[in-house]
Amino acid sequence: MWLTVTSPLRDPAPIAYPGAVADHVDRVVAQWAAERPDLDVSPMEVFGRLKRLYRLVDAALNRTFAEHGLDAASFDVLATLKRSGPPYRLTPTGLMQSAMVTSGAITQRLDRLEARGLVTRTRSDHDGRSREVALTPEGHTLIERALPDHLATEFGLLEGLDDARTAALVDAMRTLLATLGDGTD
Amino acid sequence: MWLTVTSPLRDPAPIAYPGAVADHVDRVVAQWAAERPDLDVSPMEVFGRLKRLYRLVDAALNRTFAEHGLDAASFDVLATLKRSGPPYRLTPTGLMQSAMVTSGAITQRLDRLEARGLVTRTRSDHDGRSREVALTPEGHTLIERALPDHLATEFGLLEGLDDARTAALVDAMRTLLATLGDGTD
DNA sequence: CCAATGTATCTCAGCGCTAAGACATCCTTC
DNA sequence: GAAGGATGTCTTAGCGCTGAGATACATTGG
Repeated sequence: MWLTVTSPLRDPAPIAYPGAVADHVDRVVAQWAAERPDLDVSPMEVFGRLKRLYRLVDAALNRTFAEHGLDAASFDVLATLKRSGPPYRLTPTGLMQSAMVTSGAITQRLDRLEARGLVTRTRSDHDGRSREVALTPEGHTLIERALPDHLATEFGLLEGLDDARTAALVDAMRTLLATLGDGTD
Repeated sequence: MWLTVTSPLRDPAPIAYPGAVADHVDRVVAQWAAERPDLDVSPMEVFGRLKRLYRLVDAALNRTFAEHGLDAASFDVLATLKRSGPPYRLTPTGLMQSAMVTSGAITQRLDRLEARGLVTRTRSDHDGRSREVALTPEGHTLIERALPDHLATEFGLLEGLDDARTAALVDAMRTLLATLGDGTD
């Protein structure tokens, strides 16, 4: 198994992507082809780029967050509360599921945000186990200020991608996420 | 700026992606549309999915690494040395650039791998500042064993993505990486 | 009504990473 | 052949997250 060198990921024609320059992942794949020609490493075309893209994007977004005294984790919590709409309240469990992190991570994020006066934590009236996390006016102001800058950064990152490729990227990621069970369980 | 609601990321037709079910990011975008209809949050269609995809993939790959007593960081170093071909030697700087982590992270990764006898670190003959990191026979054996399983996991993750979407995904990520300067500096 | 199980949150040790800087070595320029 | 700067690696404090487990409260079934 996995012994074929042909792959859906690479056009068999000599010029797979007209005008495309060799990138880091191309070199990785070429190295594997030399060292282990019996293995089909074509999935690395996807996952190698996914990893590098994630790291580059993450770094760029964090620079914008830092301008507002935030990091990705704090921004994520404030934005999640904000987009939930009035009364801007969610439980730690809700925040945890949205952020894809453990409960312990949420507890610590909320500790930091609470210490800065950006959120409050109160007992739930209906469930003694649960808490209600709410945006304070300061938290509300901060996320309102940071959000446009964040979006501007994101638009900037997409500048080099034409509309067709952007739509195709979204379509492929949506499909992949669906097959991996995201959003259905 | 960024006040338009139209966007290349969403088909203006009622059904943007025929047959597609609403995923987490769809719900996020819908929430923003309700809370801040004046903002165009369409880049989140890309970056929200990129983040979730990265996390899901990362978790899946780590499960395979763990079966071989590895984690992503250790596998990365061993695989980078392996694919570099004979004599399976690289400098910490080379490993650092490939992995996109800081020099301190590489030092610590090598500390761990060296303690397990999977790599050796020797002084460079040509540059007293530099070290040469080499795979030991044990390291070589381990990466040879883990690599096929790793590729099988990656193939499995791509199972739900047809060839056209896979090629489009690779093409878009390659373009985006190029515009972000990956592989050229 | 109570025991057993499930759920929501918090605690904490340990992990890998970053950022800043130390240190040794190399290179360039005069 | 020094001086000054550049480069390669290592050190360390601090950070956010995970995984395991503790605690408190809720729910279910007999």
